[in-house]
Amino acid sequence: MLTAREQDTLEFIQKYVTEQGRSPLLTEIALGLGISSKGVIHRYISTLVEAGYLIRHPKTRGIELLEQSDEGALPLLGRIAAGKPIEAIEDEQQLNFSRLLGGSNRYVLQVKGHSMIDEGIRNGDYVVIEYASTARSNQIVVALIDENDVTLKRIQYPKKDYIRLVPANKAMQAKEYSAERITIQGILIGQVRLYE
Amino acid sequence: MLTAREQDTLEFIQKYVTEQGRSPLLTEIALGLGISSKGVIHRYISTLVEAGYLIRHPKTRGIELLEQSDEGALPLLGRIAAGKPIEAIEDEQQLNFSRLLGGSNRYVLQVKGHSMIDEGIRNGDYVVIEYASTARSNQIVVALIDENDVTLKRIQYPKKDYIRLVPANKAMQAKEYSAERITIQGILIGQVRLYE
DNA sequence: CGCAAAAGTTCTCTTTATGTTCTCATTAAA
DNA sequence: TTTAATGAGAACATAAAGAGAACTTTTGCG
Repeated sequence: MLTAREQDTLEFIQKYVTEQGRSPLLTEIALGLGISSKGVIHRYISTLVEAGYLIRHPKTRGIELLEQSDEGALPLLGRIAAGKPIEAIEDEQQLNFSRLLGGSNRYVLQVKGHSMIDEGIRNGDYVVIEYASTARSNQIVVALIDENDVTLKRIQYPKKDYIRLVPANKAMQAKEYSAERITIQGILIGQVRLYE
Repeated sequence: MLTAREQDTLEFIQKYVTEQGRSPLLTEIALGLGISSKGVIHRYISTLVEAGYLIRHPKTRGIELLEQSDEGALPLLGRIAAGKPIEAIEDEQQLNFSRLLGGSNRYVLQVKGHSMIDEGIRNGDYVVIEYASTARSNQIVVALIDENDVTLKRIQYPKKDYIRLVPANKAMQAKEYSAERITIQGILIGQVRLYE
């Protein structure tokens, strides 16, 4: 979020560019805001660059205004590899995770424990689940066992009327149940982890 | 459950943000509720943060509203455990991943390769990166090596002017570089995987 | 080109506004 | 009587805003 003066600076630049067709000098911005120090303006512009409103080119009048992208959408810049350069993506795409993960028949659970660790699902992660009462073999499902315990596991159908629930953790065992003991409550759609 | 004045505080903030487009000062809230002490408002806000209605940033006007039923938001139903029932969550929260992961100074990369596999980051996953040029030890960063290769690794500072980049894969080795060979391009904020 | 002026960058320092952390007092309800 | 909710306000910490000097890079001109 911008401070009052950062906002003022951005608005001044936008107005100036619209009217003059080129970006203002630091001292012009300073004059426009009633500030005597161009160092102060430089600091505000640095913040605006950090926040993605501007790009700075190392030239006189080198400020470039950036279009503000869709609310919540993020630019997909490329693919990152171990030890290889980012592969540029042709048309810059926008990813909106709410659109990708959202939906009226979906909900979120937070994962507790380490039973899906080999699937890259860790303690504290969020998983997006779509309501469903059936699942194909090898899908990851939220399963209710004996109307009592709820668990996130990969599902398999080893033989008629039996269900096997497979954890993704080498230290844990798959278990089999007669089909009537298991109720499928949803299918795994996505997984999200927040760092920090 | 919120007390009367906590409710008043939340409603004041919601109204203010809708009308002004930014969050109020503590003293503005106090004035609006007819309270003379900003310390009191601070206490109410702490409660609202605890209850999941707000996030506080350590800044002036640093209150951020967490919308309760936004477009794209998903209900957070509970925590799922291996073999345990879902723990009910007190006040049902809504999670909006765009809000959590979005931000104008962020971008998305798609991961290629298996160098972060032990971190639960897999081939094909999306990672959300925040632009940054410095990082604390043990943060996961996008690093540019010799102006040439880009990689996602955990960063460490083993000794002055040296940087160690640690992959999260037991089959791979950490490498050390003199600090001037490495440019940090961003810090890992989140990770998203889509199934199917 | 080579130079000087103009513009941009990097600092440190200062002041004020705002947020945070306390302790204490009052009131109403259990 | 005890406890929770509410409020006042002091003391302190941090953020925001600005001034200005010193330095580097661009730019324009002979």
